[in-house]
Amino acid sequence: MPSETRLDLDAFIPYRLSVLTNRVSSAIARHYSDRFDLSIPEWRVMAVLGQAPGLSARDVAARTAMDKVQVSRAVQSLLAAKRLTRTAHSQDGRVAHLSLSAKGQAIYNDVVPLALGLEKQFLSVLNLAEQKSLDALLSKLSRHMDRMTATPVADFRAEPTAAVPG
Amino acid sequence: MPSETRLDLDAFIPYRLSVLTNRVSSAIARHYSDRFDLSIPEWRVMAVLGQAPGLSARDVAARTAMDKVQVSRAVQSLLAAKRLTRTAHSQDGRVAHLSLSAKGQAIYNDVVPLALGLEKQFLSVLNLAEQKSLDALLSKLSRHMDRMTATPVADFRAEPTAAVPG
DNA sequence: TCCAGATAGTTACATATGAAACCATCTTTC
DNA sequence: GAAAGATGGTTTCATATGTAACTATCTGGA
Repeated sequence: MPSETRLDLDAFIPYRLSVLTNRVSSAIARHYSDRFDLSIPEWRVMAVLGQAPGLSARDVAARTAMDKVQVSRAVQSLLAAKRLTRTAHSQDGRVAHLSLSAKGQAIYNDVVPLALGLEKQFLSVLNLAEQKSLDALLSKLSRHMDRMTATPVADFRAEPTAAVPG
Repeated sequence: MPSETRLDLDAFIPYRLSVLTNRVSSAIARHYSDRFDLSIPEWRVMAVLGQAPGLSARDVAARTAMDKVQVSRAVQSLLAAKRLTRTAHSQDGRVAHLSLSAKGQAIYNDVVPLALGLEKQFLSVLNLAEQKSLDALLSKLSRHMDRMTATPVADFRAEPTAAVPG
């Protein structure tokens, strides 16, 4: 049995990322979901449209890494709650422009400071240099994942060297 | 309208964490789920039991940050596939000890190098110092989240200062 | 000893999710 | 300008998931 056939979950980066992210996301969601009756996908759509009004559903999906079904459903419930407006594209009958309604904008204005406050609290354990470092690492890794998933990956196997020291 | 009521998703750390993590997790899952007919929760249970045989379902839940229902379901399907063994606790009738069966161990031995290889590829974009830095940041943030979620959080609002510079 | 919680684990139900099929519109090509 | 495909968006269906209720066992106090 080869010695590299050992997996220490506490040292396995994808696993640690996942646990951390789930805790952060649900901690944040807990704060706005009850208060504003807003699901995570719904909030994501609103967040994007708050920043860039008039996008199509497709654009929203592209920006959030959500799939189009998820966006479609979130948009529908937001429209039903009159938190969004939808207007037809002048040229293309398939496309509709989405924006926050006044009601949606009001919610957005409430949630944004809440989200930023929670982010701040989350990051408060890091000093400024560490925050910059985290920022840079996330950027690098995200770009790397873009490239990795763009091209289908071969059957990689671990080499004896550990990826990350304790 | 206060000026801090602006949210740039591309600079919002929880959001970036979430997108990155989802991409990483599903990239890894894609590699073992088809090949070994293994869901993410199932693999997590196996990973923990491979490392620490004889744990109870409750212990597994505690270690993976999964909830007990999720663990229960994963354990059931793994037992049905004869990938785990379950033995009664000698003292406590409620508790059962779980371990990988020979079949389970064989799968574990196949998946572990695959997972480690993918982790290595994922981290390959970082140099050693950056990998250490990532490791340390994840530890710090995780410990911080532990403390944050332990005590119920007050209603934090953002201060004018941005949390993380570009 | 007996009763009132705790705790391990399962079941049930309602909701969320993803993949694939689908509809409508647009574009390209001949 | 008609047919073949591409694209935006929705619906369908099967599965995954979380919450809450439930069963069974254990523990501690009167």
